[in-house]
Amino acid sequence: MAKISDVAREAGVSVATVSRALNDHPNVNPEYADRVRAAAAKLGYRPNGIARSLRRQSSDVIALIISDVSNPFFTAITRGVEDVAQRSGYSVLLCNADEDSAKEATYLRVAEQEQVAGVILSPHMAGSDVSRLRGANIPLVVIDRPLNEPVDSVMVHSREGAESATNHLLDAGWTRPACITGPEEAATAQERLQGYLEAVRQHGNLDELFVHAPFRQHGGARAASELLDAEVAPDALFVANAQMTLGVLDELKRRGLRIGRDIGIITFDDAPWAPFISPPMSVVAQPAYDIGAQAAQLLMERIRGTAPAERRQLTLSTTLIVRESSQRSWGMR
Amino acid sequence: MAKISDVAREAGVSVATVSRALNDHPNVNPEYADRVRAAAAKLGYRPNGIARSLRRQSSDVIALIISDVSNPFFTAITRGVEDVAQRSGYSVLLCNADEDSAKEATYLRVAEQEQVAGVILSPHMAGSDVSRLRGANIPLVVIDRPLNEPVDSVMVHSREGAESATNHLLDAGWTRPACITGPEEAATAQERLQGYLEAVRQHGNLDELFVHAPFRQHGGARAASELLDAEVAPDALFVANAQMTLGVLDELKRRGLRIGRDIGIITFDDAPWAPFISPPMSVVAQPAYDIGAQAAQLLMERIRGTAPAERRQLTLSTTLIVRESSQRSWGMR
DNA sequence: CGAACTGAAGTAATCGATTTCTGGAGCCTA
DNA sequence: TAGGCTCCAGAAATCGATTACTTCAGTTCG
Repeated sequence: MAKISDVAREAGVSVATVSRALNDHPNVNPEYADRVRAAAAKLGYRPNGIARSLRRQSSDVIALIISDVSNPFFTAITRGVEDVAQRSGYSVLLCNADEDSAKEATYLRVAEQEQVAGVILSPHMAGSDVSRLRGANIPLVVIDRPLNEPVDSVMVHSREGAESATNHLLDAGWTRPACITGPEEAATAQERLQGYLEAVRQHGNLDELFVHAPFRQHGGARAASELLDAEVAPDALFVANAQMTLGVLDELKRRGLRIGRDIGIITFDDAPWAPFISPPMSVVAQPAYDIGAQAAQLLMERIRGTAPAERRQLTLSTTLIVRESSQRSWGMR
Repeated sequence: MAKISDVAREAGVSVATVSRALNDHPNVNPEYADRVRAAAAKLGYRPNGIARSLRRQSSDVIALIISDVSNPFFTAITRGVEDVAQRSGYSVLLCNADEDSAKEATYLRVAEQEQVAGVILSPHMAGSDVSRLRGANIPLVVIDRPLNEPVDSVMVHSREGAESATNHLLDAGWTRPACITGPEEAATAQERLQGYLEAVRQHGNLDELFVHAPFRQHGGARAASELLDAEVAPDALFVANAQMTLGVLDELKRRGLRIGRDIGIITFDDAPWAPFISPPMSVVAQPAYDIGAQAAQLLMERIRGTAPAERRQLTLSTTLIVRESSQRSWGMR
């Protein structure tokens, strides 16, 4: 690889001049600048990003650390992040923490070591340790789940979404709704459960049925199985995430339960497949793309230093999309 | 952030000794080594990865550049890559080229600039320019789609998969199968089309019906619409990717066509939702996880220098999974 | 006319690690 | 006792850029 000194030799100037010309600093003789550009093009010179980062103490990539690549919610966020980052000239490195604190820590370390310009993180737990980022002065924006630190964040009104989903189930005529939520340490799991509980309590003398499980397909299957094995099984399910819902569907199928007739179901996250299963799945949709876009926006402002000192906390709203899986009438005629 | 000279001062030794102690070189007085480790721990020292990479001319991260994060096929690959990379002590930076040559070029540049230890790429086109990686001496493994360069690769027998899918459609009693495939520049799109054509030709006097479209949901919808608007519409569809299939389903629904009765359908890729739509979707499953794992394995060997000089080309097989969407009987009783 | 200023180039310090080179201490051997 | 080894630590070079500082020529102005 050609380096800056090669370009300097080729153009017959000093390395400082090459650097200045290529970064279009003021006060460079245009004629020299042209010569430098020609030499650089001829040699196929590309500045070594590592050396540049070392000197500048920052690079033009940001890290996006998400909880689970295979969850469409997070990949939709990714799109939002990429679009606004790219517009500001930043590249996005995606890191899959895979709902695992150890992997998350690894990627936070990588982010620090690689001196990324900023990090967007969906923390595995509220207690995730981001102290090294602060130490390295790397801006951070947190998404989806809160952190026990005063940092910029973009969240969603999960509780309200869960409450309206549960109310919808009740309004539709189901009488014994249960909640399948994520692991106890996940704040979103807690909030969605809270929303469910609130709705159930408002309706009076209803049992509070819920189980915690991993935010994964197998977690949903296990949770559904547990609930349905109970002495008095629920007749409707509110599921806290789309991945789990696939597991739930599996379990319902295994047991031959017909959705809309034997059991009602509504889930968080409007996965791309939701309209196409049978019956079409009612959902609480999260504005995933916007979460990503807003988070990236906040991060860009922090990186540029145009952000106010105090933390900013955005909370976006969910949308209840009623299809058929939550309706009692379906399949009865 | 504490740096190596701080540790050296704290431990009362030179920076060279600190470096040697921390990288456990031979010939370091154990007592000094202990003192260095203690000092490093006390200061919370972590070597600056940038500086280290600059000197060592390589880092311990690899880049995985995929065509589309929102495609479950690629996220499954990601899992495979991560598992084996992690086992060898490498972190994976995921880059979403988004079926866009410009973005792909950007990420290839980033990979070069950041001096990653290696790259796994699913190239947008066979002509994608990877010359810079060769120049920078960064090992490359190509997945899913071939490249006009002699590099290690892990592919799938797409043609055979497509052929068996089409044959299955024909065997099931459909008489006018069509193929919805990806854009012409995508090799996988071509191969899947070839497989379809081969099957159709073997069966004699059948029309060859196919349309190219982007490997996306809207692409599938558009293609389906076009085919179904034809004078003599197909009675079965072989779709080249799961994303497109969602679009196809949308279009079929819009037109009120009943799968299994009015039209048969089979698709490439066993998406997680495939068993749950109605009727359950027959698919040609790709061994996505294995593709990733094998590619990472090849890459690790290249990085370690234990790989043979000549290129290695693996081609894995697909599996036909017959569910119900492809069967003629469904819905008739 | 000389001091002060400006523009544009080069020299060298710098970022933070790794690694080569250099040299001193201790030991062995002829 | 001199010469040759080995072990180990520090000094300094190195990776490839950016940038503070220096230098010099040409201009402006009192």
